[in-house]
Amino acid sequence: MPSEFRSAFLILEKTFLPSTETFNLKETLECGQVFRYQLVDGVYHLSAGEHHAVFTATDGGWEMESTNANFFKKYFDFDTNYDIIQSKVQDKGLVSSAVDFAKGIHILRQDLVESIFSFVISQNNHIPRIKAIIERICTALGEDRGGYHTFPTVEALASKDADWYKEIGAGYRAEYLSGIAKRFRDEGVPNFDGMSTDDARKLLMSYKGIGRKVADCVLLFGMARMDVFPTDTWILKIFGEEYPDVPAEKLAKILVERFGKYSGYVQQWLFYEKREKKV
DNA sequence: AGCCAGGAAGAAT
DNA sequence: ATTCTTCATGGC
Repeated sequence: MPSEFRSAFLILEKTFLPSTETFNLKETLECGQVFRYQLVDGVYHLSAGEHHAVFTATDGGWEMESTNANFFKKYFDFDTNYDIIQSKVQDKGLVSSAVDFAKGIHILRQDLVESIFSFVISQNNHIPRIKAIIERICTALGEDRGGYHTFPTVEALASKDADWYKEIGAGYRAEYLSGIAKRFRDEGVPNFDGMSTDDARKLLMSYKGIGRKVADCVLLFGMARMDVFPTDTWILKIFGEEYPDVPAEKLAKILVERFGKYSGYVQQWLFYEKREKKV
């Protein structure tokens, strides 16, 4: 269907999202795991993959108007019981204050290719600038659905070369982005289903521009694998006293051994607390 | 002006 | 197998 017709007949579904002890929309969106959202006059606008949603505050929660309510139910991970997870990690050192502070954060189940592009752009970069670069890519290459743009297809992403990505401000990551897009176009996006986390990480890191930390973010946010602990500068600061002079990649392994299948949740809660409190 | 940002590649050791 | 240097860009 041509986009001019689709946008004219765009159907929005209304759903109520209750705010609870273990779900806080603001924290979930603003904790740094996702970049295509905007807060305008108290209203959140979110784009994810080919979908879009608008959140308006109401009594005890948010009214969500979305292009697909079922998609966002899975996207927000409402099928996971966060109470149980939090009670299991509560007593592990360093975690209790973070759980107390950030227990409203859910781990989003994001689109794979979108998460790869997002976190390649995120390397050595500031969050506002990360958001701006992604926004420009979607505006230029995504499908206009009247009010928002979808995340571009692999074909669209691969239609531009490195100088175009440099023009829209990607800096030295431009080569990485065009290279990854073209490899996806030529070889297809790998199917990671049934692959061990270690094998999936190795495959991700075979793409130029994806190192250990970006790979772990993709595994966590793009594949919903919780047995990873993305170790960036903030995580290094948090554990700097406990593990002095341990390099990021080695620390990541230590922390996964420590937090097991809850690593992803714990990482995000610790990360958010550290960035907010900065102490 | 210099430093830093949800790091990674390539070279040097 | 580890450590050092360089890499665009923009806000502070």
